[in-house]
Amino acid sequence: MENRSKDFLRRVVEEDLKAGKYQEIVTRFPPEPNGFPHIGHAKSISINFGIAKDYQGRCNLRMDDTNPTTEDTQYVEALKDAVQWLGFKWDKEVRYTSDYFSKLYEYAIKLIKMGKAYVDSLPEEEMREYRGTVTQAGKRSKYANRSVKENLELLEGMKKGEFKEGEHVLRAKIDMASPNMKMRDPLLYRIKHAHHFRAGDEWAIYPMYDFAHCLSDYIEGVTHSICTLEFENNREIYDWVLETLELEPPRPYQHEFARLNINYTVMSKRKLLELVEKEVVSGWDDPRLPTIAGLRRRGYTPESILNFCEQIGVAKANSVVDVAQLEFSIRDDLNPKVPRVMCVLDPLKVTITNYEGSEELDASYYPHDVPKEGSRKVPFSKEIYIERDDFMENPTKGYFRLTPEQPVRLKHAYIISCKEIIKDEQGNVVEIKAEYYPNSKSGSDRSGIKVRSAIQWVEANEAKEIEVRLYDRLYNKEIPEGIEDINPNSLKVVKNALIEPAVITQKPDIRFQFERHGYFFADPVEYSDEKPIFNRIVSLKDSWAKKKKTDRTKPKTEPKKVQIDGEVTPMTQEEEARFEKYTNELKLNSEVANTLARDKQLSSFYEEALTTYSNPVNIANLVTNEVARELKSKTIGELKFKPKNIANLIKMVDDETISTKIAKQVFEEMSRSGQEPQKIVESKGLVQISDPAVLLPIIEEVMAKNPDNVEKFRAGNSKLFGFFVGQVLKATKGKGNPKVVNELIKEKLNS
RNA sequence: UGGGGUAUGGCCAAGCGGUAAGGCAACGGUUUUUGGUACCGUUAUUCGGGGGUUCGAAUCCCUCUACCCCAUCCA
Repeated sequence: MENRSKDFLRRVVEEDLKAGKYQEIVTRFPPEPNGFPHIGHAKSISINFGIAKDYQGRCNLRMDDTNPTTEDTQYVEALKDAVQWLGFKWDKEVRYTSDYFSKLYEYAIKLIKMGKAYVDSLPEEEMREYRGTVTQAGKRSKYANRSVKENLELLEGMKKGEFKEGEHVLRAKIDMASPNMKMRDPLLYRIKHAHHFRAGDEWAIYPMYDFAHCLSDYIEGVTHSICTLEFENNREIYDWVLETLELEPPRPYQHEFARLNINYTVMSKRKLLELVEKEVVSGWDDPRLPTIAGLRRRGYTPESILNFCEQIGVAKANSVVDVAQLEFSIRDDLNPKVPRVMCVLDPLKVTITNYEGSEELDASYYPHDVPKEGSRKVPFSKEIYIERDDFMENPTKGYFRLTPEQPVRLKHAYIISCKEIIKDEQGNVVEIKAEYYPNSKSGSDRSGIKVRSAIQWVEANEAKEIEVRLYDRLYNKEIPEGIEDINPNSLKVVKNALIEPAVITQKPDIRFQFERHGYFFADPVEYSDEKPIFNRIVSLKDSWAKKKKTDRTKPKTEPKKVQIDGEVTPMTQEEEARFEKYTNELKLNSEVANTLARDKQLSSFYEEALTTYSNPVNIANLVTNEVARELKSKTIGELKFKPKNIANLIKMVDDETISTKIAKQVFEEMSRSGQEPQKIVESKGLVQISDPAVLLPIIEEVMAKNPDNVEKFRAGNSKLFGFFVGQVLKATKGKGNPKVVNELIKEKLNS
């Protein structure tokens, strides 16, 4: 964690802290209690609680319960449970948006009094029409100019239930022509004669997300309101509400990240619900589902999920994470923790003809590389079962297990070799007659026999029967579309697997590694001593199975796709004239001339600069690059520097007082402070160093400090040239004349 | 089509003008009484495309392209 780079959210938090914007960081996890949480929620939980933890802040758990028709307490419980299971503690009590209904109502009244909200009575359909489209502006409802008094009375009536659903709504008065659809007078309240699972029947109106969320954040003192990308368009309302209400600072700000997607599964509430309702899965806790309940029943640990969330990172690009990453995180977590036991899923009887009686073998629960103590007794006799595919009559090349010619070690026991194969009428192998080597006992092997593999087994009479549920990915397709993409083999039930008795009688743990199979979990719901049931959490990595199946991954070198350039909008006459002048008279290259000509502000800035100092090309270059950047976020009036400053800056570059690198630095300072470039150079001592006598010792020092890189460079790694230039420039605080430095380094390095 | 976003290896993802981090996956090898683990090594002359600026560009400028989100009285 120490050296890991911070994600963009943490960077924002740190900057805000540094700027003294907040005393303490407060985040929140704000689900709507209308469904079961899934691993996507886990990501959000991990981010919100994780940030609070990292910066000694706090994180609230808030139920965003503003829609009484979809929400329910069972989901509240599931959500609370999920957070706790993942190991987080929310600050104080669980919060509910419904607790703020009265406060929210007060804010609505304030907005009406400010003339910023009105009761609209347009029928639903008409309201939609009035909203316009993405390309066409909407128009305001005629009800928008109701008096404050009338609005107040109407809202009160709505609240009291005097109107039918749909009759009126409260809307913010913002801008029906806004390019952001969300800002076209968004709804603040709607009438709903519904029973709320907490607020009861007190309210006949309920606040909308856009009104309730920002204010709930504010009420709770939240500083960083972190949500997913689809709310980017809502940020403008978030800010509008908080700003318009003129609330006392500090106030929260919204930041968005990309929601989690994983391949071969689905994450949307709608699709998850469909699976449950159509009984494709057994319920919300079906171990194949990416729900927290499902993952948990499957046997995933909270640690593994948290690690997974940390591994995948937080960013703003929509992405689909490979399930292999999730599988890795659970294997990685369980490997050093969990006891190894022997289980045979598909038994093949082996009779050891030269063994008489029985014995109990000592067997450690953990392999040599897991530093944990613990062992059990494993019964052994002449009748045992091994895995059917651990024997092959006609082995393929590279097969390490038992064959007529190849002996194999029974893990924790003896080496055996096959003496006879018994088959039924169909020719299926039903039993192996084998012989064991008495002096090959595990731990005291003096047989000198070399085996290529050790396999698991169980003693025939003592073994316990168990049910094993083998789970695989739910869908066949990486990005599944619907039920038609379901993997028909996502669940395989093995009714009569055999397991060594200690697992059932001693119960050393609830999670195990069934040796050479995978990690398994005693099903928390259906397991009983009479009928033990184990879920496969994840299989072991199996490079043998892979080698058999996939006939070498084909080298998938896709040819680079050719991109077709779209059309560029033609220049106006005025632009054309400027372009001509710039290319012909001032000798600018066409690219620079083009951008300058097309931008009225830039070109007038440029031409004014030319009146101070006439180097059309160099000034144009700086204006089209650096000045253009500043103009992206500011208007020309807001710029701290003037065209003549730019001209003077170029003059200093031209007479080699400063390098272009320094010029950029000076430019930045100029746009911050508005100082004259000469002053900046003077006060900061930025005059460039071109004297080889000064530069050479520095170069030698850099080379002396990086002898390996010098060697690599001389061996042909020419990329490192930039490294040396960079180091030298760093040592001179950027003041070295890069051209001279380049020359000198080239000389030194090649000598 | 207006607005808001996003593009770095097979999948995530750092990077903020000076040597293209890291994890997963894959592929070799060593160790191994798990074809597991661990360890070692290999895998981007290039950052969506094209131009420009610069001694030097994934990073700055211009432009094009692709994908995601927004027109629920859902959140």
